[in-house]
Amino acid sequence: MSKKLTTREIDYSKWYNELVVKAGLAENSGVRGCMVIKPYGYAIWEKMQAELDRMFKETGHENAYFPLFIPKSYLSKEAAHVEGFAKECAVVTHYRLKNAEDGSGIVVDPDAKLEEELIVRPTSETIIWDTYRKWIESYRDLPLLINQWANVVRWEMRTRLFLRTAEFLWQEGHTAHATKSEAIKESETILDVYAEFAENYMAMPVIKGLKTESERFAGAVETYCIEGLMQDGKALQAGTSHFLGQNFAKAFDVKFTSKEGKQEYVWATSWGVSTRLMGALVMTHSDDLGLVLPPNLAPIQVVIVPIHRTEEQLEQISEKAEEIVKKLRKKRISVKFDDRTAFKPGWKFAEYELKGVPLRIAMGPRDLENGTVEVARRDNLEKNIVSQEKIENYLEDTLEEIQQNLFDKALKYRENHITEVNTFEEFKDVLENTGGFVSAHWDGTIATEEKIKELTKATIRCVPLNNKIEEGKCVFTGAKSTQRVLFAKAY
RNA sequence: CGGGGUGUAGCGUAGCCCGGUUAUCGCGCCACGUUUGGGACGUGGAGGCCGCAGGUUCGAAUCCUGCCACCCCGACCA
Repeated sequence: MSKKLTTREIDYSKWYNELVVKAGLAENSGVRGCMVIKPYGYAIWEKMQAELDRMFKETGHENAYFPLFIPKSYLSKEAAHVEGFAKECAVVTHYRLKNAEDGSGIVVDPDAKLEEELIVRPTSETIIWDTYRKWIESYRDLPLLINQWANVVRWEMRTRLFLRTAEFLWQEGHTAHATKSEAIKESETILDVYAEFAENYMAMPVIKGLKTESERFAGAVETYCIEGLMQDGKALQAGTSHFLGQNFAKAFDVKFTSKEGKQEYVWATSWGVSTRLMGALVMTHSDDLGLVLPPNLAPIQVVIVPIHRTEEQLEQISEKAEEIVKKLRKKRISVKFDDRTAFKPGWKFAEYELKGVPLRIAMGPRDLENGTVEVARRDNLEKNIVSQEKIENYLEDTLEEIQQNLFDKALKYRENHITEVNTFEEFKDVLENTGGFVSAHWDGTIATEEKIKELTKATIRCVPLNNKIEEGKCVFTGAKSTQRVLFAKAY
């Protein structure tokens, strides 16, 4: 294995691919487009899940689980929805295998054809709304606030670890409400949850916004999103929350009796974030030495590396190290004491840098003498000699500082990469040379959006919420516009 | 799904054009010893159906056909 990563400067996309594999997050599998998430990567995902799950529950949601398979007829009930997903569905057509007559192996048994084909869920709206019809009778059954953690399959042509895989893990929330305003409020509440998670846990600043018609979820009335900005200047949609109106309620006939005794269709939302967040996390903070993980999501927050010549030294160091481990565990800081003698300290340093461990403690004979340790920060690579006295407080504070620093750094980068432009020449220039978001007036038509995409590969990432209303002219057509929108090249 | 490229030990590779002893080298792995404050060194050792399946040939990593996987560039998408 080559020791050095390809640098971001030389080939950003290669850097990403190598990093994900070398840091032990994930690897490609024998199945086209499907990845294996390795223990270290899965540990990060579990931390994401734990936090999001807590936030969902705090906002009144419950978990449930719906089937992986969806009858073909369900999917076609909502016209826009089926059109959005039809091209990327895996379909189960048979339910049995048999030995080939010529002995060449196993073949699909042609006699075992399914009456109705089953779709491997690309998302679960249809099966869920078919179920909700039975669960909802009265306004008393509302709101219905359910989330599920699941895998879904979208048959992608070109895949990349975490960013776009044929199968991925996610959570999908599906809620039903008595009123339109309540449903809209729900999708906004979840958007806030996502933004808070992204910023406080992933240390990734995001812009909250609304999708344009062409980027909207198939079957939604309105799609809210959070958009992050990666270090190469490309935007990444990190989460979406949809106000579905009554589209699915009508398609699946989900009605309730109101207080006034009238039959009404319910109002719906759905929302999700996926393992794509892992890709966002990697591309927001990491550097040419490897991963940089925010302390709030790092599986190992502190690693202790002993430096010793003799067995006795190792024993003495271990004793001190174990004391530190205990103190840190009491503070619920995850710590690993790496006393493996098979690897030299220098090797371990490089390894934990590659894996993005926020803090590294080195402890050697000199430290034993002086009652100190060497503390190295992964985010800015600074090293400090610190007294062992009250070390746990120092580490706790430093972890918080790192979390904040990562966010600040990412925010600064993002702020420096939102550029207002007023001409199409500027638009192309910024896109080409500066990257990031381009804030420009747009005439609101799909045709213009498409034309710009064709010419520049940039799409409208979102119309920011609380956007400033200002008179202007469309950057492309010169037609009247009331506000700026954010364009960017995107993942 | 179109165009291009690549599959040889766990990883990275030489050999392929022009078929011919025992398939090359580095890293990693195992054993022993010396080492240990930024990816240590020495000695010895193990590990391969040369991506898979057919074919041509006395003989295939090498030539031919099909398939599979991965990478890059497009179209599509979270």
